[in-house]
Amino acid sequence: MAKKSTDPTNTSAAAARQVPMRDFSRSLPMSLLRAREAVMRQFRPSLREHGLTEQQWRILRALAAIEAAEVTELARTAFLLGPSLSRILRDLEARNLIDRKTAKTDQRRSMVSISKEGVKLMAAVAPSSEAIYAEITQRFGARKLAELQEMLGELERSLAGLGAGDEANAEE
Amino acid sequence: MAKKSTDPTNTSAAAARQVPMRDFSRSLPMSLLRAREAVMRQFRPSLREHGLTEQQWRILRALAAIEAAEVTELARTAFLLGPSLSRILRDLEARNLIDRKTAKTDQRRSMVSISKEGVKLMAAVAPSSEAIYAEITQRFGARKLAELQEMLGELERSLAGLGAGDEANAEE
DNA sequence: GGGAGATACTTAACATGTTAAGTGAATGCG
DNA sequence: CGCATTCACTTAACATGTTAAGTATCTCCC
Repeated sequence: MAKKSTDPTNTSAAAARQVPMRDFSRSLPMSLLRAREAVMRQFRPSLREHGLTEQQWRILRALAAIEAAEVTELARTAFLLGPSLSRILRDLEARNLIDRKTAKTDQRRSMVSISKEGVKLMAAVAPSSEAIYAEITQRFGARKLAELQEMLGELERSLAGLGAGDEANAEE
Repeated sequence: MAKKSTDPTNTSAAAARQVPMRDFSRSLPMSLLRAREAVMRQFRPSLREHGLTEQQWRILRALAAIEAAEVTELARTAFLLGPSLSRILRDLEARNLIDRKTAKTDQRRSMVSISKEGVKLMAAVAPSSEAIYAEITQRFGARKLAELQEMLGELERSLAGLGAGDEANAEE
């Protein structure tokens, strides 16, 4: 019961490597996950004090920036899936942080906007949020931060339209 | 009902900016989230075909690498919180993909290891997983990928020990 | 050696991620 | 016009993230 036979991960595709598959803790998804967690860990306590989750905060910020939007558009902006957004909007509406009304021209669409209360809440949260972001920027370095963001954007673009399956709406 | 009063986000901390708080879609957390999603989107279909979620796959990989581990250690390696890991291990054990046994010296600890079936499953998934990783590496560029990972690691390190609250177990 | 406190997990409760199905309202087209 | 499709969401169902409690063991120290 010592070694578990020869590494099952030593496939033809991985044969060029010396270790049994990328050290795993150094895989790209893990690196991204850990980096993001390190960042979010800074923000969560502050948000929590104001009774907001990360996603709820994303939605409020998105709404504050675009004045009013359809649910689908908001999902794209806040990078949330429809079902998640649906649930969250229901809660935010119950808390009177947002307003909704169905569009006049198309009863299927509903227009969402931030409410007065929502604006007040944002005003209460924004200062510490900005302070935290500033601290992160200072620690990591503004220049490097910009570089990092650029690379992340490149990565995203380089993978766009891979494994999509439906190439219908590729470029418009 | 036009503009929502003056930007509530225009706080002293943010006063230096021209826009009402960083464009939001360009915030660091969003960049990291989107980049990671772009990457994971490539892997999920393949994992799904084998009946595995991303997290389950992380656990199997971690176990394959370290032979056997306590739950806490595994949580650290696979970067999962205890409760999530607890649930997933219960399921993986029910599917006979892992083995567990309580440690002899300490009844609180349980040692987890990958089972023969688990190894077989890994062998089945690894090829396509490696192929996808290779494709990503090629698209983005191996050199840039290494740079990106380095920066992500730096970011993580630069934020380590910020907002922890309990500095007791800092280095040791 | 016995009880307070620390440990290693597990459960619980609530929120979101993810995929599939459902619903009601527009659209296109014969 | 009428009806099959498409659309914009919402529900449902299951898995994980996140924080707080709970449970069984262990450790330490008097």
